[in-house]
Amino acid sequence: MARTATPAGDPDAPVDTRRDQMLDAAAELIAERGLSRTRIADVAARVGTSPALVMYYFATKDELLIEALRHSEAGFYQAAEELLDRPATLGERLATLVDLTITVESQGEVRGHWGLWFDLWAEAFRHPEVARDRRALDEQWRDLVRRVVEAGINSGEIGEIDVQTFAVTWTALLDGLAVQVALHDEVVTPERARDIALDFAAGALGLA
Amino acid sequence: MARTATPAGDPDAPVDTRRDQMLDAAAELIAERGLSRTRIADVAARVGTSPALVMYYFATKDELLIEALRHSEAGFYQAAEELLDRPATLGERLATLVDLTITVESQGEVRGHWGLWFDLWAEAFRHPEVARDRRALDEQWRDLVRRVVEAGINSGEIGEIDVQTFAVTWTALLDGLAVQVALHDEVVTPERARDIALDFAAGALGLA
DNA sequence: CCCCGGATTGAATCGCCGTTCAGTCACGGC
DNA sequence: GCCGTGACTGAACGGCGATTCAATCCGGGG
Repeated sequence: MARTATPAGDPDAPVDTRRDQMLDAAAELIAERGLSRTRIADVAARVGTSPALVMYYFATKDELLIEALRHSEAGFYQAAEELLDRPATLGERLATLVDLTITVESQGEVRGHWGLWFDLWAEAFRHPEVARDRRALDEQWRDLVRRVVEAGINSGEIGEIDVQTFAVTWTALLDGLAVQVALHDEVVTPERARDIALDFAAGALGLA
Repeated sequence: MARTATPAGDPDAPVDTRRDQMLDAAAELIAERGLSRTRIADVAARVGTSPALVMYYFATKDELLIEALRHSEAGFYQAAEELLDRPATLGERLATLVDLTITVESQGEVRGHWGLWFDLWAEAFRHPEVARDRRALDEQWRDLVRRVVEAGINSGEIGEIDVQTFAVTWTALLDGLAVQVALHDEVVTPERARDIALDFAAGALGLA
């Protein structure tokens, strides 16, 4: 029945398979219009084929959409990891994390992925399976923060602190700020959000 | 929680018009299933009538849903205002605000309104009109926080501080924490979220 | 009593998708 | 060349749900 499995044969060769194109297209569309308003026909159109082919690759619409969410978020974290791989000071890394989170929509590659998060949250709120995924994603994100901070501790840039509490608090703060920015709150401009996030981090970590 | 149609008039029901019943029902349903999965027929059923009557009161489905969102959130803020009306120390009031925000689902009157927020955010992200509403709501919320803090300053409980920045930061933090709690993140338990929120406030405000 | 208008309804209508199906098409292997 | 198979398609099919409509129902004012 299921054709869900990825092309098991080729070990890391063909990256831009039809399936992936569809996942990308779906992710874009979800970000733009939202989960519920994303039709199979739209995805098909964006990839330049017929709805039937989409069904050929994904058993059901839900499967496509959910997998698109996963796909997209995974890409986000991968990008984040790469950005943090290069050497930098703790301060620079924190700034990178902030900029990654508080993205003013549109701009380049890291598309308006906040549209995705909103829908992901709404979905996770009622579907345990999605909720599980989301939790894993967030844990991954907190882990990133933790590692960055620990690196700072080990390098002597800052003293010992409760890394876990900092991670939980700071990521929550970032989420909250990002929501406001994504929703164009006049009071919470991107710059202001950035300042707040960095100030808090500096204060909590005891940075210059 | 409303149940079957109460035939005769409630003794003290002020304005429990059909319209309001529908708005309440719609809000409940949205919280439970989400905007997109809330059908007119569902609302009708919950109020104990036919879909046609719903159309009689609301020109279109969207109108009903959007208005239901407004209706519900307005109720929330009103409840908040009332809670803060009674005399209390700054610390107690802050705790009240936290508890109002970080509600473990179900619980009494202020039902799982987080389901509503997620959908509201998602909707606001793409519809300017809804976004405007939402901004107003949040400004109202920040204002509440501001007034509470200012009361604390005036009463001498704490010293002067940048009230606006505190409000922006703290509400963002609350939102972020509430998201995690609403989504049952294992790392961010309700108690932990509460502690974090109150600790931050205490620190930022210079409270005991 | 009768009439009027608002409230209410059951039964259509109708458009919009998701999904299915019965095939083509292209191509590599034989 | 022929076959098999997997990619791909156009054209249905079917159901779900919003919206419409022509009636009823009912209470109150005249």
